[in-house]
Amino acid sequence: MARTTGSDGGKTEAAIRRAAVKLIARHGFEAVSMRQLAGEVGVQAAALYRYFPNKEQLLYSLMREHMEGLIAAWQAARPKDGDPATILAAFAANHIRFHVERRHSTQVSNMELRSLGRDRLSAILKLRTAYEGQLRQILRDGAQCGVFDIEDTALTAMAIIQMITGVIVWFRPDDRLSVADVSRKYQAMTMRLAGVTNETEHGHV
Amino acid sequence: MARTTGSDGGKTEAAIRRAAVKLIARHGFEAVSMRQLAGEVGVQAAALYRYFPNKEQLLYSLMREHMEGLIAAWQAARPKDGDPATILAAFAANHIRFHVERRHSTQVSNMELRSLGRDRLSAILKLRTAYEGQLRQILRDGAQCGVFDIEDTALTAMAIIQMITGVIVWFRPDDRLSVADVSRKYQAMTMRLAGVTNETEHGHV
DNA sequence: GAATTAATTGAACGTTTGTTTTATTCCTTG
DNA sequence: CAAGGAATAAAACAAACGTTCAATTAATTC
Repeated sequence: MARTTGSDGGKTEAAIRRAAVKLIARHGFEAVSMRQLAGEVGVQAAALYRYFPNKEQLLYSLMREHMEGLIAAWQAARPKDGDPATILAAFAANHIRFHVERRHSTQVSNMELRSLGRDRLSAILKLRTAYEGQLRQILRDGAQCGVFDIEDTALTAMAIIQMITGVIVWFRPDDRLSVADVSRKYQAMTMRLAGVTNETEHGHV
Repeated sequence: MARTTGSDGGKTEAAIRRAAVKLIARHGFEAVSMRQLAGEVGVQAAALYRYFPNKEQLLYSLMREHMEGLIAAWQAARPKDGDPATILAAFAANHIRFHVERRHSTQVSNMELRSLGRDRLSAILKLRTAYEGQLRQILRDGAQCGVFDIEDTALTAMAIIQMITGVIVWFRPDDRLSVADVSRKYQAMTMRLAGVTNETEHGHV
């Protein structure tokens, strides 16, 4: 009827996040009820409201965590120096690794934006735009110094992002391909889109 | 209280389809209620059940229409003969035009698959696989006769499809770019992914 | 112009939804 | 071992959900 033995706020919140990402990725945000989520966590629905004020803020929190993690991962992985081709290869490698490792939360962040209210939506989009801006800058740098051959920088950036994010749609580890295999092949295709002349040498991250 | 003047089953069904695609694309399948849809059509919710036995079959019908239209469009647009590079350019052009023209129904078909039941899901996936198989075959043909330079055919096919489908995420006509501009640039990037040596000449569809 | 069919309404069904409130128990600190 | 805050359960709320049914009117057929 009340607090259960061994209950701990920190663990419960983490369990809620984990279960929410998994359920929302599978069924979609609107299709997952608070009771269903609570059941997955092993708790009553009312307990969820101790950690998140409502359903939408829970979604927002998951997305924010994902986007901030992605940006932080890139800041940590970005080579301090190196030519644009090397940096671009690192960008692709980091992006693929991050998204393959967090397939569920990627799906949530990419597909459930429409369930956010106006302000929260634009907050997430701001993070996304900042991340995409990193790629655009790399492409501009490389085009300027002649390492890349690019007709339209903004368009090529979108094409690359969509291509390398799309890996989570079909790829399942333990397939005929390992994560490293896929990452290497996608890096090579990224180089092609950037118009890198010397295809060898770069990356292998 | 009953049948309204000028009512016509054919027109009503078309209006339901149109409104459903629009609303589902914007809010997601689960978030759209039958009453909301009926309101958009200008009809009572009960009237919807004259045309579709339930909500899920309505979704299935929309997706099926989309996928069959896509396959039919490609069969009509496919060049009777020509080298693989020309055929590939035509594939990309057709895909982009079709998806840009039907942004809403593309969004529905790509994002709402999880709301389908087992059998209906696999029916749609079968159509999708058939369509993707067309692209894989083009890539195989071109690789075999030396027009393309491709490391992994299946993976390249997925990359191309995701790249050119992704156009609907960001592209809005009447932007700085026309549909023809975008189509041409995406065709060129498709050629790069296929490893076409002679970049000029092909396509301009 | 009567009989029949097609199209739609309005009300109702039982569930389920997100959320709030109140009470109860565990855990920690002194 | 007492006190107080943290964590949860249980019950309740109105609103909204997908769907069904009987009644009613418009169009079509004979």
